[in-house]
Amino acid sequence: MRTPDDLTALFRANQLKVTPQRLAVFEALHGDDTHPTAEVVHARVRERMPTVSLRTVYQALNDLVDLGEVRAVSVDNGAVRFDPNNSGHDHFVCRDCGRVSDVTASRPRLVAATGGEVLDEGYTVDTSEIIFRGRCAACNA
Amino acid sequence: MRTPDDLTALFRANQLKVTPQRLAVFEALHGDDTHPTAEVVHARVRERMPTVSLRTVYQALNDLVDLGEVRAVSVDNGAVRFDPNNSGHDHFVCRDCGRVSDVTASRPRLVAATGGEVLDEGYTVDTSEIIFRGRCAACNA
DNA sequence: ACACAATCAACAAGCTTTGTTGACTACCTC
DNA sequence: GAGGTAGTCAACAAAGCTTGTTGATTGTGT
Ligand SMILES: [Mn+2]
Ligand SMILES: [Mn+2]
Ligand SMILES: [Zn+2]
Ligand SMILES: [Zn+2]
Repeated sequence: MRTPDDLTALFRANQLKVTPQRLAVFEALHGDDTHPTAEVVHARVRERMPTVSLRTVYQALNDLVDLGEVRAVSVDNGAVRFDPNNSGHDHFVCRDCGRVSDVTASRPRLVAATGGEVLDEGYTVDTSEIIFRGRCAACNA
Repeated sequence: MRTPDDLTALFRANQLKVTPQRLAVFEALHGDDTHPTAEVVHARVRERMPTVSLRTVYQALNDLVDLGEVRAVSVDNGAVRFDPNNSGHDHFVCRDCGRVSDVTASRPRLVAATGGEVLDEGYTVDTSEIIFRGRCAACNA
């Protein structure tokens, strides 16, 4: 995700108005590597702007996702987590505390379809996400 | 997932009764590689037993997951999909039709934590799941 | 200054999954 | 075979997350 200033320009270029609420979401997410849910972002924003609604936070987050600035990460089937780090990286999820950490992994190679049919040229692979699961250092101690 | 016969023995060994409803879920899932949701399994079961409730299907599926016979696959944040194939494999999700296909991929190696802190010995990695996204052959044609 | 996008509050509703309750059924064990 | 108990059913309710709505108000961009 770019800086709040750059996002301001980007939003305007896409006919999206830059409101104080949206700016607060930009700032709440900027440099964050904890993969917060919308609720968490909402709480963070409300510390400075107590009247912002959860609905508005969802809208700003969805705009950021639509613009490709933020990744929506589904790590379980609870709430979606939002990730302002859009450089290629993967995730480690702790079974105990649920914390999601950024990790770097070797790119997997898709070898073949398993179901009998061979993976033919017709397939197009755009992206690959890896989720490692286990126990983090804090929970292992 | 084992055969319905083996599952019968397994369920009994775990003090779980083998009812016709559970047997129908076993059979609906046996050899299936389409990663159906609970709703889909329910519909399939009701073709033969019209009175089975969705609640009962969820219970049977959760029992199978708890026993490690079925994998619960979260590929987006819609409904969970159930996978009777518990041999190590990964998944390809078509952006267009949503179909989930089994694939084989090279095991990724976790290289390092990204956040600055080095991935130390304290971490324990149990499993890794890979999701490839793109377009399947049918949707590319 | 103006048009119109965005926000707010306050709910409602969709979707998936689980909980509940009371009556009834049938599986497993002895 | 009989009995204890787990399972099932119907029929809802409810939790949790996300999106929709509505009407009034604010404020952004040009
Ligand atoms: Mn991340
Ligand atoms: Mn599979
Ligand atoms: Zn942990
Ligand atoms: Zn497709």
